[in-house]
Amino acid sequence: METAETRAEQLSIGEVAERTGLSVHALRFYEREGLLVGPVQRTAGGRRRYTPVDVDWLLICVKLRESGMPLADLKHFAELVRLGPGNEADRLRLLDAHQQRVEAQIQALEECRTLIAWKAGVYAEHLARGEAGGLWDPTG
Amino acid sequence: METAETRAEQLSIGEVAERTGLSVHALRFYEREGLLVGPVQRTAGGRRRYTPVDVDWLLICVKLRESGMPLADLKHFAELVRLGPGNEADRLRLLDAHQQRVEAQIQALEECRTLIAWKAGVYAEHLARGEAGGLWDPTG
DNA sequence: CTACGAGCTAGAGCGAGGTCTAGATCAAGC
DNA sequence: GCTTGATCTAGACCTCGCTCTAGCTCGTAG
Repeated sequence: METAETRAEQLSIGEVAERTGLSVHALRFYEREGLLVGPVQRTAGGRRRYTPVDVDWLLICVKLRESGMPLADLKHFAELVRLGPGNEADRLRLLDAHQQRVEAQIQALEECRTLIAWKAGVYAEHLARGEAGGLWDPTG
Repeated sequence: METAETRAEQLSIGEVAERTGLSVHALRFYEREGLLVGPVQRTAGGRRRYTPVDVDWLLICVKLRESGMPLADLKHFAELVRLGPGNEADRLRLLDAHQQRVEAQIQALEECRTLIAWKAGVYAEHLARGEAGGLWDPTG
């Protein structure tokens, strides 16, 4: 069997799906939406052939999505990269803005964690005391 | 003007919206969906009157939502509380499960932050060097 | 040659989580 | 009484981010 690697490291959509965790549907969707930096190459028969660079970009996309970047921003970022050198300041602004949102999100999650830990503690203590507390306060 | 406080601390839907950050639409939606512990009291004229306990519950809901708990889980939690004492172990399980998701999420976000910081650093350095680097790598 | 799985396109569909509208009612101030 | 603004209900509608379908083509193994 001829592996992907023997063809100069170009991957099929299915292989890319495996490596990125995105579905093949999602990969086609991302491409349609203009989230990729360049158009994906095709075989003579019309099948997509992804380069390692495409895959790296997709892996970055996945990380940015995981951290809550909307597709619209990702698209904007892709457009900037597509335009080539000269707009690095814009790209940096975009990333900085996102980084701040990520940090705010981490903060918020840590607060939630505290609240949850506290509530879980209330229940755990209640259970340890043998359910006799009559804990009937919706907020308790 | 008769304030909310003069009426035994009961609040109108608008006041609750202000205090919780939820819209009045969302408040009615949450109620319809069974996310509240009890039915909200009404005035003679049919307007909702929220007690401080209702508000506290909603504030918890907001925190849990912020940390990514789906409405379905929130509903489940509300049902458990509605059933009264005796199922504290179930409530604890639900909270523990969520806490683990929150911690995984914090982990993931911190990884994203690292990636973003690294990429932002690449751009910043590039800019500092005066844009002469020819930084034309989609992943750079 | 045939079969069969992977890929193709265009476009419909879906689940989550609200948001908004229409048309009526309530309540406070003048 | 009249006006004005907040609320009421039921239900339609919306955005986001995919996901799935139909009907066809490609390409590799047997």
